[in-house]
Amino acid sequence: MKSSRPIPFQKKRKLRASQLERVYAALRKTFGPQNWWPGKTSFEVMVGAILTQNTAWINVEKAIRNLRQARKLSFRALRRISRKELARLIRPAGYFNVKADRLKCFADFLARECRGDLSTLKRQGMPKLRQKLLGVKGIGPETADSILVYALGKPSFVIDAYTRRIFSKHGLARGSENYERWREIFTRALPRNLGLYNDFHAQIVRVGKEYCRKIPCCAGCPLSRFF
DNA sequence: GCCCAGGTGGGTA
DNA sequence: TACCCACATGGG
Repeated sequence: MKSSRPIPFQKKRKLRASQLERVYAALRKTFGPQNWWPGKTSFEVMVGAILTQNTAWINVEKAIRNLRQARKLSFRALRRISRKELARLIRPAGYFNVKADRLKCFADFLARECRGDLSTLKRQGMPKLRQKLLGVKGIGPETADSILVYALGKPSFVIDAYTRRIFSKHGLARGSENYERWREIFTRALPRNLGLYNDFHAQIVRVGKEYCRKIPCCAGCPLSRFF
């Protein structure tokens, strides 16, 4: 007969950077490949990366739909459209004045850098290309890394709110680290591989949406066995 | 009605 | 450097 002794208190284990590949494997096994980014073309991915700043993806989809219906989802159209009209079309994504300005700045950058020819941009190397993107007004580190991985095919790990929330909660970092420090933790622990960077971030968003919106979470979470 | 969502830039101490 | 705040819509 089993003893009815109370279960002893277990100190929460800290996740180590060296476990990150196993964390990824567990997520991948649970959810399958995520096939990111949700976008038809590289250009659409880049527009989406700017529109999704601090915004639910469902609202971004509405804005992108508006752009597509108005035939403004191209480099040339983005160069020609007025800020006012652009803001009207992307209104559902929120911060529409700010984002209209950011999209125009980005279009200016593409014109300067490659005349809108993304294949030219894709030939540029890292980390110089990342530095150039960070120099564009309205493109911070997360947006730059999203563009690099999902639109330009460059291995640059993306850190977002889900990554910080999930991994600081489980002790990989304190949570107060800046973006570059977070990125360094993942980059050092993982092999430099575009496919891995692409899908790992997508998996983090997936598990974050399904299990980590509320704190405490983890009931049924595929990551719970690591902690 | 309130909170949050795949951030960023500018101002201030 | 480290905080604080504005920017805004739409869903739960």
